[in-house]
Formats: sequence, structure tokens, C-alpha cells
Amino acid sequence: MVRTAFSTESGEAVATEGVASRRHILDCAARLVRRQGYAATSLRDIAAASGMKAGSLYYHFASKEEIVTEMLNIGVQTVFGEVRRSVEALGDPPAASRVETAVRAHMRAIFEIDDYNGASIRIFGQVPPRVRDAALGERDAYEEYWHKLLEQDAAEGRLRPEVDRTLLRLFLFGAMNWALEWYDPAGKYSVTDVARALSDIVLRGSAGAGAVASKPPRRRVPKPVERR
Amino acid sequence: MVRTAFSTESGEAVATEGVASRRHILDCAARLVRRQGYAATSLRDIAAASGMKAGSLYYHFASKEEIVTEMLNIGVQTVFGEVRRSVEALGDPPAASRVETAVRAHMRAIFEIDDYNGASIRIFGQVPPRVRDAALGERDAYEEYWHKLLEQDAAEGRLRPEVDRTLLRLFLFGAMNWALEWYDPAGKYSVTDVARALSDIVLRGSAGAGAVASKPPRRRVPKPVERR
DNA sequence: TCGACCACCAAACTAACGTTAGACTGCTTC
DNA sequence: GAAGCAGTCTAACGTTAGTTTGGTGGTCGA
Repeated sequence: MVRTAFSTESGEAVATEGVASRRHILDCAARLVRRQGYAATSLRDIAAASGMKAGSLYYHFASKEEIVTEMLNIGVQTVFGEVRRSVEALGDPPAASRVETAVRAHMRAIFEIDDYNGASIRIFGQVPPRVRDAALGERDAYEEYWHKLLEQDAAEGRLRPEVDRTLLRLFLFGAMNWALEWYDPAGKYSVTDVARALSDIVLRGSAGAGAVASKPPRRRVPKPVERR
Repeated sequence: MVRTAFSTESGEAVATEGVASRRHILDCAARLVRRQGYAATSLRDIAAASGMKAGSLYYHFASKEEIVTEMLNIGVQTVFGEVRRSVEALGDPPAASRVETAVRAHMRAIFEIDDYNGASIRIFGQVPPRVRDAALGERDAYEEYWHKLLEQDAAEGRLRPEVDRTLLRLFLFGAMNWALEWYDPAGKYSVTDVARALSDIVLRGSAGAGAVASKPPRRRVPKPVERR
């Protein structure tokens, strides 16, 4: 009646040795958490998806928080790595727009690589404070990378100097990450389509010839201080 | 030992008559849910904030789902009303950019009017399916309004015709709604600052003179069909 | 004065949660 | 073949969630 270790009746590949099942659990957790959120995903859900029972998870992890913390870190690191790799491949001076490249890499990481990135973005605002704090370091490093990227573009004249780079970055993150709420991989848009459209709108603008001339924004804020 | 009806030791104003406490409960729920999310806000939390005990909530509502459903609807209706009012005040033809006006109204509704809008946006993705379905009608109507607004702008030449209006709308929603994750009312930016910066970037673009010429996006998708 | 009713409370219920303890199986090693 | 370890199981723990039940004080029309 007891199942043999490392063989599930679902036929899923669990062929690798011991330590790999830790990753297997994380994979299943990421897939569930990305869809259902943090609180709505129970350890029993994760265990069932991994082909085991809830108690067995504690052989691999000390707590639910540890699972989620590790998930969060993997997620951010993957996006970060993907974006940095893509941007560095552009060379210096870059052969194409840094922003466009970074946007495409970020969105590819979210939608095409694995579930960790989407999960980590989606639940970052709903996890307990301790978990969030543990992931803040990686998060900040990634944001800092974007910050430098935009500053570099601005210094080279690729961005209008009067554009607030902090807000630009936050808007880009918003537009990209919010896609988790609506993007359907089976739909009419490819990830590349979406990324290109976003870069196009944000870089070249969407206003047409008949647009009402709006006065350029007053720069009320000398030194933008960002919180969090 | 039993407290007098309509008087709490916290000194909070519960002076209004009976039916109003239903709204009072919703107010408290919205404030908590906006900060903590759906699952992390318990009925005991809501009850305590309302100056009563958990069981008493059931005199006013049939379930937690009913509370949240009503909250969601109020939230969407408030933003919708605010945006429509602001845009209609522009006249026809509009005296200023419809997009800029709508963006500012949406963000004012989220951050300055009450907690319902922020709460509803924030938890829409984490709420049980039944609740989400109940709120989908209002939601779709609001999105449809934006859709028409952008189509109108496009028809009048205020938007570049090659810009995908569906994606533009989704990007705008993303940038605006994501501000819930980072915007600090006590910080250096006013809501108007943020709204104006977003309109400026999205309408006029952020690219500078030294930008690498990026080829305009191919329109691979003849008829963009949106899901959800 | 009195009963009806409104708005609430205290206390409990069931279900589910994260977590723990101990037993068990199969594999490896001496 | 006994010992030991790795990995999982069963079963239960205490807590907390949403929810239900029966009651209670205050208000008010008759």
C-alpha cells in the first residue's frame, strides 16, 4: 500500500536523485502560487502537486515561509540574470535600445522561462513581512540595475532629459508586471509583440498629429526620493 | 457589562442611524483589505475595526464574500464615475487631452477619494472565482469606457493610428494600478505629478535625440482579441 | 406599560491551516 | 543479515478561519 520512493502514479519524471526533489517541490509551488496567490495555496496543495503528503515537505523545508522565500529569490534572480545577459549582449555602445531590450527580456522571463518570476512578482505584496524583508535585497539590486540602465541612456541622450527616470522605471515595471493579470500565452499576442508595443509607446509616444498640445510637466520635485 | 448600542469606547463616530453601519463596516473592510489583501484580512479584523465582534457582522452581511463583493463594486463604480465625470467636463471637442484627464482622474480615485478603489484593484486577482465573477460586469463596463475613449482619440487623430489601443489601455492600467505597490502619499510626488508624468511619457514618448532608431513594430496581429 | 424589534454579544461549531512526532519502506554498507 | 540512512507516510496537534446559535439590553409604537 505504501508507494515506492521516487515513483509517482502520475508518471511525472522524478527520476533524479534526492536533492533534486527540493527543486521539484519548488517548481510545483511556483506554479500553484503564481496562479492562486500566497495565502490561497496550502502546503497540502503543494504536497499533492509534488506527489507527496503535507508532512513530507518538512523533510526538505523548515516551513512554508522558507519555501516561499526561496521561490521569491529564484524568481528575482532569474529575471535579473536574463535582463542583464540580454543588455550586455548589446555591446557598448548598444546596437539597439537598452530599454527595449530590457523590457523584452523581463517579459520573456515572466512568461516564457518558468513560473518563479511570475509568482514572485505576483505575491510580493501579499507575503508576511519577514518573507518580504528576506527578498528585499535581491529586489533592490534588480531595481538598482534598471535605475543605472536608464541613467546611462539618459546620459547618452537616448532619453529626454526632462523625463523623470524613477517614474519611468516604475511605470515600466507596472505595465510589464500587470500583464500577469491579463496576458494569455494562447491569445493573439506573442510576448515579443507586447514587449515591442510597450517599448514603442514609452519611447516614441502614442500621440498623433492632431493631439492637443499639452504643456510639458512642471518639475515640481527637485530630488525624487523613492520609498521602500 | 454590555456596551450601549452605537457607542464605542474608541470614541469613533458611529452616531448615524442603523443602516449606515453597513457602510461603516465596508469602510473599515476596505481600509484593511487595501493594506493586507483579501485572505490576510479576517472577519475578526474587520469587526474589531468596526467596533464590534465577528459574529455581529452577520447581522449586516450574509458572508465574507458578500462584504468583499460589495466592496469591489463600490470601488469600480467610484473610479468609473470619477473618470467619466472628468472626461465629460472636457467638452467635445475636448479642451485638453482625454487620456491625460482620464489618467489623472483614475489615479485621484485610487489614492485620494477612498480605499474602495485601491482595495478592489489590489485584491481582484486574489479573490475567489465567485466573487470575481460577480464583479466582472462593472469591471468590463469600465474597461469598455476606456476602450471607446481611446478609439475616439484615435479617430480624431490624437493617437498615432499604428498604436494598438488595446495594449495601450492595458499598459496604462498597469502603470496606474501598479502604483498601489509603491506610491507613498507622504512622499515627494503628488498624485498629480505622477499622473502628469505618466501621460507625458505615454503620449509624447521618452526617447531623446540620441536614441537608436528602432524599427516601428510590425503589426503581426490583424485583429487583437482580448481575453477575460 | 409592554411587547416587538433592532443591533449587538458570548460562545460555540466545523473545517482548514501550518506543523510535529513516530513509524515505516527501500536502499546502501559493513 | 544487521545497521543505518533517506525519504515518505499516517495521525495527530494547536490555532485560526468563517460561520451559527441563543441570548441580551435599549428603543419605540401602541
